[in-house]
Amino acid sequence: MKTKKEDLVKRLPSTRRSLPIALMRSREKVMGPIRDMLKVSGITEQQWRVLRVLSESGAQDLTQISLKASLLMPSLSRIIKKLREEGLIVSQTNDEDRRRQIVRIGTKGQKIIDDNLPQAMKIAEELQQHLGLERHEQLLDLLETLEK
Amino acid sequence: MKTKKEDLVKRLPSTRRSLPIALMRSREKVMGPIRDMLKVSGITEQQWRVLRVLSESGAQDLTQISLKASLLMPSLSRIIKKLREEGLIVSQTNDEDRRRQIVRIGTKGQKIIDDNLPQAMKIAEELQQHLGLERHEQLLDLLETLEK
DNA sequence: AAATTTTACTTACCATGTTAACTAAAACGT
DNA sequence: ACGTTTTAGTTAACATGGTAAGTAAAATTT
Repeated sequence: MKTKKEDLVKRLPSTRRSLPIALMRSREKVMGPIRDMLKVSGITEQQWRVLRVLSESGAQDLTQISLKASLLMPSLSRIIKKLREEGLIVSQTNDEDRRRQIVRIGTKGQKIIDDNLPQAMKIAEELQQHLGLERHEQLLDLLETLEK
Repeated sequence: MKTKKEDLVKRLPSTRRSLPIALMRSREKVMGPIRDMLKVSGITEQQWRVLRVLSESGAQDLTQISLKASLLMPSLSRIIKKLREEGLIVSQTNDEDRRRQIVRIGTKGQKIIDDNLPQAMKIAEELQQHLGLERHEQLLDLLETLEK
């Protein structure tokens, strides 16, 4: 069997076996149903993440939110402004440290969480079942390894 | 052992075990070095993907590029315009079908590929080694499963 | 062949991603 | 205390993500 020249040339993995691209495609696939759900409430995926963090972990400052919701400060800053304008959250400056802005979820914001949580859980469960519990865990572990 | 009320409440997975968020974080981690590399050439990650597709698969229309580079048509349309303005690609309308625009990489664009390919391969290899070959393959397989 | 539908983009609009520069307040160093 | 550095957040500028509407050419229908 002859060895073709191409077989000796080092090359980047094809897009189908490229990890960065695979991660991107998977994420789009996974986010589709969630975006469809949120469209009804008129909020974006990122706004949903912020509301979830506030609902689960209570009032906190922007730095904490940005860590938990994986949003860069400039994006978060805009999102918080928008959510405040829409009356979904309330914020006040901290007295001990007047640089800090403490944000908490409002009634209207909590309603969006309550309205969508059941369906969000259903979507998460279906995703898990699609992969199978074992592979789902395995995938999360591998992704976690990647973080370090 | 008492069962706390919280243990009975169904809840979404914490962000650390949420697949959508994990995918997003992993992707950011993985793309960091690549973006650093491209910053020197003054092109974005998406522009790099377009140039790579053109370099590897030759002249083709926007629809084909959008599939291979995983870019939505509106984004791609803008990117192509920019790359053309910068002289990195050349395009011409197809004579058989005048809706189609056939794009090919230019000398200047190819030079960017040539200049960065070695380092891109090195980054890809390091990523692979970081996970270990076996887990790397496993991860790609799991992500592929997710696509369907 | 004329009307309709589909295809291949393009444009518009709004939100976020990303880097850099900027502001104000707090913490530090001497 | 005073100047310097760090921290928390904001603003700006440019590019992309994503949905919707628009345009022109090709394919289909009738």
